[in-house]
Amino acid sequence: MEPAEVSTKRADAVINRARILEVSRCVFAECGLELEMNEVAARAHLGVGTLYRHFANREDLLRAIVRHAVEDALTQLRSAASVSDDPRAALEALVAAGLRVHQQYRPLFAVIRDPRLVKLLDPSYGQTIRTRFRETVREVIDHGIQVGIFRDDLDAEMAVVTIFGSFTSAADLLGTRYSLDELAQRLSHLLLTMLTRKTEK
Amino acid sequence: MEPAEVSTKRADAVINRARILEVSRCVFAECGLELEMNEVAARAHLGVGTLYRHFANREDLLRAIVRHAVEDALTQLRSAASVSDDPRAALEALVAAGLRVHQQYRPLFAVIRDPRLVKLLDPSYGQTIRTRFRETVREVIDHGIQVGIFRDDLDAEMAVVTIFGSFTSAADLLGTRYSLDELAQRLSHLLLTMLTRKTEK
Amino acid sequence: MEPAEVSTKRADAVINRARILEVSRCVFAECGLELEMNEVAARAHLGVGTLYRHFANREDLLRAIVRHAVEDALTQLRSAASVSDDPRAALEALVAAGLRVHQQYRPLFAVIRDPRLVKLLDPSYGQTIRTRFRETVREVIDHGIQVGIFRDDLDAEMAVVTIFGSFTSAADLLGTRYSLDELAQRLSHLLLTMLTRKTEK
Amino acid sequence: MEPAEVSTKRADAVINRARILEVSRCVFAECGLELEMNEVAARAHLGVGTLYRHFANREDLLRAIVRHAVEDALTQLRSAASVSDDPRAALEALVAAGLRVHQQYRPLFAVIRDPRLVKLLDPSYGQTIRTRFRETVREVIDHGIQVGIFRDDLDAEMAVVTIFGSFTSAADLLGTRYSLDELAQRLSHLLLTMLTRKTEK
DNA sequence: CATGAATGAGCTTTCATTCAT
DNA sequence: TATGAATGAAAGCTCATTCAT
Repeated sequence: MEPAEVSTKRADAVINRARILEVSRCVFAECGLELEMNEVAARAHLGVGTLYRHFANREDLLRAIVRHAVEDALTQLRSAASVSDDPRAALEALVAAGLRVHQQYRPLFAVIRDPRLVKLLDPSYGQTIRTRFRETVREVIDHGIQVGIFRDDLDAEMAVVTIFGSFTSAADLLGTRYSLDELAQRLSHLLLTMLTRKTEK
Repeated sequence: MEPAEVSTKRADAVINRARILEVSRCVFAECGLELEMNEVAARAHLGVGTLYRHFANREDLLRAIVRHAVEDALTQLRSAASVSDDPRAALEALVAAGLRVHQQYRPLFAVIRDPRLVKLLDPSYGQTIRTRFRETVREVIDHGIQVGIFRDDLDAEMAVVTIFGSFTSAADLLGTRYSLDELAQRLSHLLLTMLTRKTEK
Repeated sequence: MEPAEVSTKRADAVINRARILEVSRCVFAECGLELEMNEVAARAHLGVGTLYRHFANREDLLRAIVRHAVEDALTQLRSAASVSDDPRAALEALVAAGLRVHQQYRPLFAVIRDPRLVKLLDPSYGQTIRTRFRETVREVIDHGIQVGIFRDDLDAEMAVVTIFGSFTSAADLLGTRYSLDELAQRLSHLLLTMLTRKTEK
Repeated sequence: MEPAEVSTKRADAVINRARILEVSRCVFAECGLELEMNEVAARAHLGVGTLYRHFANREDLLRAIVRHAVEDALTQLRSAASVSDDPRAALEALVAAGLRVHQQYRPLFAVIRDPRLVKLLDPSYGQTIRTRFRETVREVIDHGIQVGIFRDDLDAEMAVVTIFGSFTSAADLLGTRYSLDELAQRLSHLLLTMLTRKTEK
């Protein structure tokens, strides 16, 4: 009852805000940090003033886009990591999710280290999300080592970082030559091979 | 007389061009794609007009900066890859070089996939350099497998990509917590561990 | 029923109008001509729409503020001027009132000749209030001369203007160094000294 | 010779800067603090960019206008004050100059206390010029009292302020009814009458 | 030929006013 | 009728590029 009350007149406003964010993500995908307020407004069929009613300024809007993407990416990775108790299956899911997320948010990852973007975000925010991203992979690796599936002679922290880098790198260096599924398949296989000892005959 | 004059002029021009490029790289390091023509000109102690004699427009200058960086990075990686016939030593050198290059051209790598930059470059150019970068690592891997040092059950192409990604990822996710040397040490060790079968027996 | 309803509505409207004017005066005191409709509405706990029901536009509201201030200032000056039959006492009261009014409506007096404000007001209105302001002082001067307290060799019209100017000028040039009471005291004394011949003999 | 050297290419720039200032003063006269950069540029037949080459921003330009006006006004008042050793003549000159200056810089005096303008200027600047303005009149008064021409029973500081206020007030309240010369004549006469004792038969 | 003053399109942001709810 | 979300014209400022000197 109560939440329904809150809407009344806000219905359009809520819809508009959603549309702005949606459009913004598209524009961001094309223009990156160059995103222009006029363009977002035009594509959302809204006046610029409306944009500024929902986001105090351009930076605020960019921050909202980044935050949304980061949260969504983390959610996808976490849910993939916990898809199975079997470290092998979990890693496979993680790789697939990693490639998918990377593809989905390519424009964001393309500028994630751009000084202009870094300046936009709380300095601690960067550290926090880096840690949170690492943790999604870390869990799987640690568990795999514990249960004896993955080699125990690995520098886990470094392994996590390497796996993470492989998502970006695979998508980036081979993304134009193979499908996402193929890449996921082959990358999973490679990582599993390297993370496990050679299965001695 | 005439040829002498011409060569004098050319000498000046060449020197100026070199200075512009050098200054541009510094400015790019600080500002990234936000690099401003006026600033480059001022720091090179030249009028903007002179800048435009050497580079028809801003995009041209950016392209030149990128090309230079790419060539230099490739050179460094290639020379590291051929530092030794021992695949292990070569990989170690490659990792060190990879991290170093990444550090050196951090601002460039930060925006290398930025839509604005991509639009600037010939689409085929991107493919070409991706291939060339991959090849630097590929050689070492293939050779290591051939001589039986690296596992032969690996998808070499994927391994290359993974190794490549680990440079960026290590610098990015752990660069604030460990020194470049430490990272190189640990990353080399991890990669060698994963690329070779367990040495037991 | 109907008349009651109408009067209820009118009562509301009257109250609202009063509140708007009151709030507007506060906002004007802070922002001067920079007064913003949204701010007035917000501080009056009304929607902007309601504001526009009472004042067709921003200029109307500003005009109302000015008119109110002018009427109030005139009232205060007039009542001071008629505080006593003794021209000396009347002048003292007038000086005190003049300084007080100036202080009270400082932001208004600060922009009373601003082209933006002048454009807002009927040109004849300016003439009218100038005359009315002059008259408040004029009465006192004329009476003082008549009854032989003030010198009879004065250009009364000019004296009025000089006295008037002294209010603004004293508040403006010395207002930061002396209290209002001190200023009133000294200004009254000066003016009385100058308006009367030396009292010797 | 040397100053000639400095020009070379600057000739137009110097001319342009002068034109900008000149035009700005006109625009300021019409619009006050509402002065618009586009309008100044257009009226100076220059691009906005050129404006911004000479004045970093709108506030800078406004400051330049104010400073120029203040310096000029002070110069005029000072030169009037020292036109003669006879305090009477000096006061007459001062009154004439005061009214003339007021007329000339009416738009500036109209907003001299506007919070927006105050914010623009160094807080100490306001105090400094107030003092410097007062001093122009003060000298004349003090000298007149010393040499026994002006009454010695006056609060000189207050008298100065009153005289100053009379300029503004006369121009403002009577400026539309009498000529500047008439006002100067009558105001001088009034002030001299009030500053001197009645010439006893 | 080098220079740097001039240019102006284009971007962000504000705010009086309107009008659907 | 009251509301406040939406509007968009308009203002300040930037910077790649041009061109007179």
